Amino acid sequence: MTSPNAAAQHATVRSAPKLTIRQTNEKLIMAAAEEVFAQVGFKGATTGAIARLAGVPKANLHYYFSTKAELYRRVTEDVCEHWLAAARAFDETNDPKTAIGGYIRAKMEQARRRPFGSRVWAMEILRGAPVIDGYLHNTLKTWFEGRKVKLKEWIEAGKMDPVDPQALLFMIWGTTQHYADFARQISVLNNDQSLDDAQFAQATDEVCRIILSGIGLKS
Amino acid sequence: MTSPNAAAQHATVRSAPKLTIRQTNEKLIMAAAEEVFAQVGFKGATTGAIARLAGVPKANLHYYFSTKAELYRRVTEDVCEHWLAAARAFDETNDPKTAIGGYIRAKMEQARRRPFGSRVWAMEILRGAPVIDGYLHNTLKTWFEGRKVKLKEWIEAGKMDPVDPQALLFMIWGTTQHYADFARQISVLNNDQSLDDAQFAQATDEVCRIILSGIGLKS
DNA sequence: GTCTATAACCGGATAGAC
DNA sequence: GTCTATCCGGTTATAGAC
Repeated sequence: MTSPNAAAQHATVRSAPKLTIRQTNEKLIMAAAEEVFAQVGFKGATTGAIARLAGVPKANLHYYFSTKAELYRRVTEDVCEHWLAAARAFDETNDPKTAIGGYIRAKMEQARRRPFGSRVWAMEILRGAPVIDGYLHNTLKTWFEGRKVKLKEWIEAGKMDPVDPQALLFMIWGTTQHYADFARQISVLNNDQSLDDAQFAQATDEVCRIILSGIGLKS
Repeated sequence: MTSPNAAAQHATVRSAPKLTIRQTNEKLIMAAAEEVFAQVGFKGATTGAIARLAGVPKANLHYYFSTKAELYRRVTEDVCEHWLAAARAFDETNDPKTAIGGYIRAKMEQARRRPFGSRVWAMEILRGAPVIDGYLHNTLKTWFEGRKVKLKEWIEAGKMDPVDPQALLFMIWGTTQHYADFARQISVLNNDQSLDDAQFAQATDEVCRIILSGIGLKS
């Protein structure tokens, strides 16, 4: 796969201190792509629209990302990475109330701060996840099984009610992501105004309270 | 626009007892459209693919539905109607546990039986709901406000915990629809098998149990 | 590394015979 | 009411000058 001295071939890479033009432009294009993909889907997005929003010529986009599909793949994978990072709050304690509550809050925070990413993810799953299929089978599945084990241990130790760990995790995902994915519907039902910070904080508290109380972890 | 005796011209229409060719073909095309739209989105769907799945020539589809957008609108509105019908279980009692539990079960049943419809709806909201905007503002908003009032009454009567009605409804929507919209992800995490009837029934029970218990309506 | 011009292709919609 | 053949507009991707 690699030559014996592959590492030596690119010794200069290690010392590159600031962002290259390439890195800057790729970030710019990916941010624009995340927004456009979220708004009109994969097929609905045109490379022209993404390039315009990013402020670069269309041919320039194709210089950095050979095809629209590859750009989409890069965006989706980047969303996945941040998703997992938010999930780590789950592991930092052995107290289920702190762990689950912290996880819910982290997911709500993510829904608030990166709604476009959540929507790209949702659309990808809705389509049957053709692009991130491998990721689902590997990274996500592993994480999921690990969490299920942990929840079962807490249940067996009597620290929380005996609920189906799977149903609990799906409820957390469905509820938290709903605030990003269905934001338009929520805004219409909120008198045509997006939830403000106070309303979102209250929603977060309520979600925590209902779920924690629902699994026997009353405040 | 019409001649004075336009009605007399088609006196036979009134007496047509069984489904006309038109009605039959429209049903066929709409069912195919629901599936294709759910799988590849509005822009990704081609009238050719819809026609092929429906078993009619493409030009025939355009004979019944002048444009792809109109076909999409018809499909989405039809989904909405069934959505509301499922919601009526909410109103048939004054006992919150029966009402909310029944509503959750009806929503889960809908997610199970008509996943494509749920996904078309989800995609439409994800895109910002350009087509069903009016429906959201009128029908859904009215229903939503009515339910909020009812929940508040139950809370004031001490029949359930004082939770934010909005957060509760969003949790029910997000959780139940997750089983239709994220079915692919769920199936991957379930060892590449869709939930079978028993698993789905158990999930329904768990969702009911956690939510009802979370708002002070323990079994 | 940037950008204009263009090639190659595809999908929605229709014309018009049956 | 059905269907084949076709037009037209729009999109991806690239060629090639700067």
